[in-house]
Amino acid sequence: MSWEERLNQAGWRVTMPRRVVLRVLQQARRPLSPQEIHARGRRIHPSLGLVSVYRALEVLEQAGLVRRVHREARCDGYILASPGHHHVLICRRCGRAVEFPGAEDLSGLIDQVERRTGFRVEDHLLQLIGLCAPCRGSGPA
Amino acid sequence: MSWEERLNQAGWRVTMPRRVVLRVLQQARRPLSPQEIHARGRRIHPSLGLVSVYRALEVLEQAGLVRRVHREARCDGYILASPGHHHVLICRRCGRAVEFPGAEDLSGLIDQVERRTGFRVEDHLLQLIGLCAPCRGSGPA
DNA sequence: TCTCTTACTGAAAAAATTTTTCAGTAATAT
DNA sequence: ATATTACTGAAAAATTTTTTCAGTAAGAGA
Ligand SMILES: [Zn+2]
Ligand SMILES: [Zn+2]
Ligand SMILES: [Zn+2]
Ligand SMILES: [Zn+2]
Repeated sequence: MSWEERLNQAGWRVTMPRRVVLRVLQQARRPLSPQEIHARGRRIHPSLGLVSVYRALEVLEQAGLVRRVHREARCDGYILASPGHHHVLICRRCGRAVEFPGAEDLSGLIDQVERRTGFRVEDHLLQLIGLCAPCRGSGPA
Repeated sequence: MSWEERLNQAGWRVTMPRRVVLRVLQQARRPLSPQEIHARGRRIHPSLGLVSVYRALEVLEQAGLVRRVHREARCDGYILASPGHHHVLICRRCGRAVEFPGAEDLSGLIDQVERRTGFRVEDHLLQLIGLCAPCRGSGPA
């Protein structure tokens, strides 16, 4: 099922700002802020408004098509999301973000935490930070 | 070693805003935003400025005394940090945040990711979201 | 293909957050 | 005590995010 169909099925329309935001993120090599998406989006479609970028990101995130990236400094970065639950691995040098699956790998840890704290764990946020292969190769970090 | 000594040793001074911010977070039952910390801090020390809250949080976070909490909505929450690496478990109903250790539990997953992606993982961010025991008990979520 | 309905749009204004500037203050060392 | 300078609050500036609103266009149905 295409993303257009997924949006429609969820009751949302396929509109220009949503198309443009997705296309910008497809072409991006690192997480982009709403402002950055807006700037790049205008090169594709000059009438694109910043407000629509915010609104598009909100919808696309709910639809699971876009994923927010949390970082030490700013937490306003977005990347394209693969379907289903994924984690994110970010290069601290070039900013490249890679998704990886692995919800199951946390089940042992989650069981342990549930037993010790009495919480019932429902969701989680996991991000790994490091150096990608190219960045590891090129000179001292 | 007290937190005052830790600050001094790192070259920072022990000042009123830093004291107040820590005290507010000690008394808090959930992560607080800079604005909330400022409001509560003023009840302790009315001359406390908002700018100093921002600056205090920055220093205290660097010193490892305070921890930032990332959430779906806003990522501007802070809690008191236990010494060393911890993860955070947050109740989606009452907002209560609990720290828990467990860096080692991720080593298997991290090894796997490193092998598959070529990244060298240096750090990570892990937060669990769920329901605490009291909130699980009291009525339908 | 031509309506109709209304989700959606961009721009402007408003609100909220965060950073910068600066003259004065107070924490630490001597 | 005195000196040094990291640090302070307030105001201003910059930036980000939300709200409002009149108009537009996506998708459904004829
Ligand atoms: Zn890299
Ligand atoms: Zn965040
Ligand atoms: Zn709770
Ligand atoms: Zn950890």
